[in-house]
Amino acid sequence: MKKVSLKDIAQKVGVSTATVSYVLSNKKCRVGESTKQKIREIAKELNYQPNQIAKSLKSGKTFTFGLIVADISNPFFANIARVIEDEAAKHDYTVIFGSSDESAQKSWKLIQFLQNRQVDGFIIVPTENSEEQIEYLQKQNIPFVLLDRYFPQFTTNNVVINNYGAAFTMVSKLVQNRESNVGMIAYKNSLIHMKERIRGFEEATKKHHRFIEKISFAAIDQEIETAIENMLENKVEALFFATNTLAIAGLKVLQQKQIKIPNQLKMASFDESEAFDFFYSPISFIEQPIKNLGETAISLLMSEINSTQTGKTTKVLPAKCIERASSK
Amino acid sequence: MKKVSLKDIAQKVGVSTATVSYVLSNKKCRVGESTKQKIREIAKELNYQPNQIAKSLKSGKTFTFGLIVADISNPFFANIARVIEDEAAKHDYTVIFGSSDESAQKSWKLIQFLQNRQVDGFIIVPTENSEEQIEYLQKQNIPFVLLDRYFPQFTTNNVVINNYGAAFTMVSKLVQNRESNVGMIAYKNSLIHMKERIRGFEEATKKHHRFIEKISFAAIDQEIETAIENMLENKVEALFFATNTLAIAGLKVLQQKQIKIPNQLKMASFDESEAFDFFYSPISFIEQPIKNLGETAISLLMSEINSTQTGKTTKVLPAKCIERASSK
DNA sequence: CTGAAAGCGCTTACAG
DNA sequence: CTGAAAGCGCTTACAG
Repeated sequence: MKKVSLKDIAQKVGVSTATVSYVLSNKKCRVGESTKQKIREIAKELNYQPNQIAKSLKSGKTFTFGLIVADISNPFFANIARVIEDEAAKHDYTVIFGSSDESAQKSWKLIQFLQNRQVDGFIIVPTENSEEQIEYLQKQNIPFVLLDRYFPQFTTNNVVINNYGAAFTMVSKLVQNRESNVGMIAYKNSLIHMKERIRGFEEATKKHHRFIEKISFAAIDQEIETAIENMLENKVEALFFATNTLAIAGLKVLQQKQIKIPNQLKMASFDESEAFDFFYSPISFIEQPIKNLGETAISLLMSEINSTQTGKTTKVLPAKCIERASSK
Repeated sequence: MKKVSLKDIAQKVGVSTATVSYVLSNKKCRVGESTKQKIREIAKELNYQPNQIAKSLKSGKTFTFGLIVADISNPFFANIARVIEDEAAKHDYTVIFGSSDESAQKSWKLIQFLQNRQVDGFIIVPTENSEEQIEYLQKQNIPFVLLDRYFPQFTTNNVVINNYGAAFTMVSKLVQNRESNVGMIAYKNSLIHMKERIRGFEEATKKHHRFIEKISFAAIDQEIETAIENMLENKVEALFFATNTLAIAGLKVLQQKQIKIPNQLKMASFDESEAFDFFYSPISFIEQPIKNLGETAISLLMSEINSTQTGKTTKVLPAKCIERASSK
């Protein structure tokens, strides 16, 4: 069954494709009512589906966004993706996604891939060392919004949270009983969001003995064990994890080593995880406003695309500290 | 900065767009070496990016798949999506995704949306009452693969697991100590995967007093509490959850009611969840072969698209029961 | 009120 | 070895 095109309808009705196009796209009514009726009827009968590709070629718009996240299988990004999907749909946009695995190279490839597919705009969780990609997009005048992280040296649309503030507040609460040795496990990553989380930790632990371990994203499982062991050796009494992935990996090691939380070690994490609720000692975490993040990103992107804004905007959303009373 | 097209290169080099097209797409070398060189050089210099939309219009291929899952923010589907993304990329395909929320109506809308965008094929986790959508795709001759569930009355490409077998094995283990009252919490859903899970449960509990509660997907939080209360009232000693989402929701209620697992109630679940590892009593679950599911789906879809297979294939993959020794 | 024609950016069969 | 031309399925300015 071949796809039916405007031409098929035009032939059947006995008018030009132009007329059909006008009617079906509801342009100013330059067409007689009876012709209109007939065209609509036949279109329905043949189950006409406009070819969006042809439309796109003509209009230069694809009504498609490219979404580049670090890893779609990470719950944080999967949840963001869901919000973005729903918001995009409200504007009749579809979303093509890709995972960068925090690799600038993969991110480059994705951007080119998606650009060739003529996406109307990007929402990007940028990786380390992807500055030239951002400059490229700027030069190409392609609308985009950076999410979760950004590069302070560039003027771009950014949607982020107050990483410093959230980390500071959470860690302050974590160490309020004045544990003397405190630790943080972070990613080996120079991006602003990580730096800010670390800065928040440091600011909140000025009077403590601090230990910071940095793990590389590509080798979490191998490196986290050593990191935890170092923490234990240093008699760390309170431990802050920079992301949920790190916290989960860390918890597994701690569990294996039969460290009692919070008796032997207090802990808190950035980002949430379903697992935190079910741990024998509920774990405090920083809740990111995922819905708000996604909505804001799409809203910025839409105004960029429709040129309803001039200049770029950075939105900093608040994050919430969810404190859990440790049972026992 | 306008996008550069074949024409721009052609003009700059002083040849026709046809020649440029031939060179850049590496067609049989009908072009002189020196011209070739020059064209490649200029293309690079101008950073030529082929317009995939124009290519698609000509070729009728978009190198894009449509992926329709129940909910991309559900870890099971997010993980599947990741595998599918990677596999698709190996064939130079991109993935557009959409979430149906188990609603046939949303699924319809997504299919039309994606069809208009001329996706080359679909991977679909079908919803209840979506039979006509499947028939529609068949009639349109659009390549597609059903994932996770399927309709036995249709001859389609299906990639599923042995739901009956996995449920039977797991429940058999769960009730081996001959608890007399056993329960299952499932979705109110007539799809084959759910039926098969229930059938597995029933087959394994022939000699028990059985209680089955069915929850509607759209109102889990409201209905799960009553369901659990009914189970407790019926003095159920072992409880099987049909999915991880149900298990997590159920666990929350059980925790709230301070029911001790497994002392007061033994439990097991279909699908995994990070939370299961961290619960004070590690929870047994059925692990789906997610990587294999995604790979198989793409592989089937690719052979359908390339017409390297005639007829349709149903792949049934094995699932694994992960048993956890309950710590006390 | 309606049609013929050009054009979006490619590819490719055809002609030279 | 290379160019002119048609065509993929639309839209829209132009002409009648």
